[in-house]
Amino acid sequence: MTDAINRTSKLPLYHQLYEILRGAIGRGEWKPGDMLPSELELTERYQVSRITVRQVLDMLAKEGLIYRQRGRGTFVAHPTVDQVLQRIVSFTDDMRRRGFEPSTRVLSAGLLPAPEEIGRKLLIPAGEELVRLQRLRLADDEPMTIEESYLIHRYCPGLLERDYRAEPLRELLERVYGIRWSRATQVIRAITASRELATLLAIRPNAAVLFIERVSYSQDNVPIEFLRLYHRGDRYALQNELRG
Amino acid sequence: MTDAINRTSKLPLYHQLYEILRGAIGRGEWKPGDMLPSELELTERYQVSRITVRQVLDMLAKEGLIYRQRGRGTFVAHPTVDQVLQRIVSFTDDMRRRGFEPSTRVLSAGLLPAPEEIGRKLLIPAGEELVRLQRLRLADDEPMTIEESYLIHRYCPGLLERDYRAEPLRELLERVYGIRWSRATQVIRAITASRELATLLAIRPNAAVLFIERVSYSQDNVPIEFLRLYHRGDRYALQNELRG
DNA sequence: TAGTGGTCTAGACCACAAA
DNA sequence: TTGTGGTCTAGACCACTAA
Repeated sequence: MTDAINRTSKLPLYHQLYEILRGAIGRGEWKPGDMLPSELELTERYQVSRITVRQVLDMLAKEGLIYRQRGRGTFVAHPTVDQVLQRIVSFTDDMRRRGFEPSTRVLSAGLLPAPEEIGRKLLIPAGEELVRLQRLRLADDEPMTIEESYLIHRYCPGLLERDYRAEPLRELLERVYGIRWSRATQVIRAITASRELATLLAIRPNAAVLFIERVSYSQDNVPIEFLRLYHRGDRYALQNELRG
Repeated sequence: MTDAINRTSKLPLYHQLYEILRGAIGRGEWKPGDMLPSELELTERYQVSRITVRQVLDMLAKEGLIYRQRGRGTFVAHPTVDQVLQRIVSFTDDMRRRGFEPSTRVLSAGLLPAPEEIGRKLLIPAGEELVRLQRLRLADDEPMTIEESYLIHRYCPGLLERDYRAEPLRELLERVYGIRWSRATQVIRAITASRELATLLAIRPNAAVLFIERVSYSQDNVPIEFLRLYHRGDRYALQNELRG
């Protein structure tokens, strides 16, 4: 909260204030349930009009990060299971919200030339070097998900020499390579487990698997990661709310 | 567009204007790609301030119903496949967007007392009378989805005597019983097809099925319908975009 | 009663697109 | 040059919550 608004910047005021508040919530400086400063306080602290403050709070509320109560104040929202279909959420956070204790085993890690199909999705020529990281994700020590991550090596050279087992991949990418995910597109399907996948997930061959393929984009809107998620059909479900 | 804003109503102006514009788009009075009146025109036509007009247009834009281009104008958005995870979309619209020609066969229709499980989801006692409608949905004359709908009979008495084959169920519910869906909650899973389901969908037993259970709420926020959707895993996928 | 968010206004200047 | 949406301001009154 030491950030201030830069009046000479070309960035709109509301955008700067959004980043300030968003960052403070993201870093946990305000925790779920905490009350944010009132609109009046924010106008004074950042020297912007109330309309501009409200524009930012409305954005955050629409995204589900805060909620507002007339006569009471504005509060940091408790994360919900819904959010996994709206935001990029780590496996760890997702499992904690579902009431599981997450853990991870690295199955394989290495470099490989991009197959045609993945090259197309990441907008790179086939053959360009990728980092491939295959992990088994457990919930309460039982297999839940296989996660296959393909990263363009050019953007994170030497990743495999880092301690990607100890630190969440997402934090490592941000800290060392300055990569933050701004958005992602994904496709969700139902498939049946191959013999190999079944063994890893400790399910019967041909059991149902919720399969997600995702392309994640950096803050510069460059596609950097292609991800395959194989969720156990008997343990994992997605939830969301629809408007009429 | 003959609607006008009622200054004596307790409803906020922006809410009334939202309903007017939303309705006109929903009824197809403006079609995808059409330009909406400019902000200035809307302020004049409805005698509200520009900020109020913008509040409404921003809401519609956030929901993906319109898009805005500085210097050009505001336009009705083309529906996307994404929307099926955000809005309540009919099978017919969904298939057309995916480039298929939809059709329907009614498999069964009748009344039954609510099983315990469905009663819980619809907040009614077990045993209350439900309408059950089971339909096979086809895309380009090939099975795509089995749709099992359970409606509380009390809210749509005599539904089965109506011509629910000719008219979309949604329109019939609105026209005859005044029921509009305001929102819904759903759970998405991967399952394998039972022998019976496999026969209906023309797939192998144990093939993967994308299974969705949904509770839909009327404009009065009353749960009225419980829906089970069994989508063929080899033909149907969901797509969406995530924020970082 | 004091403090909070909800709604609404008039008016200004800017950036961008198209003619 | 004209018309569009984008950003921002000060100020007003209302509705709700909690003390």
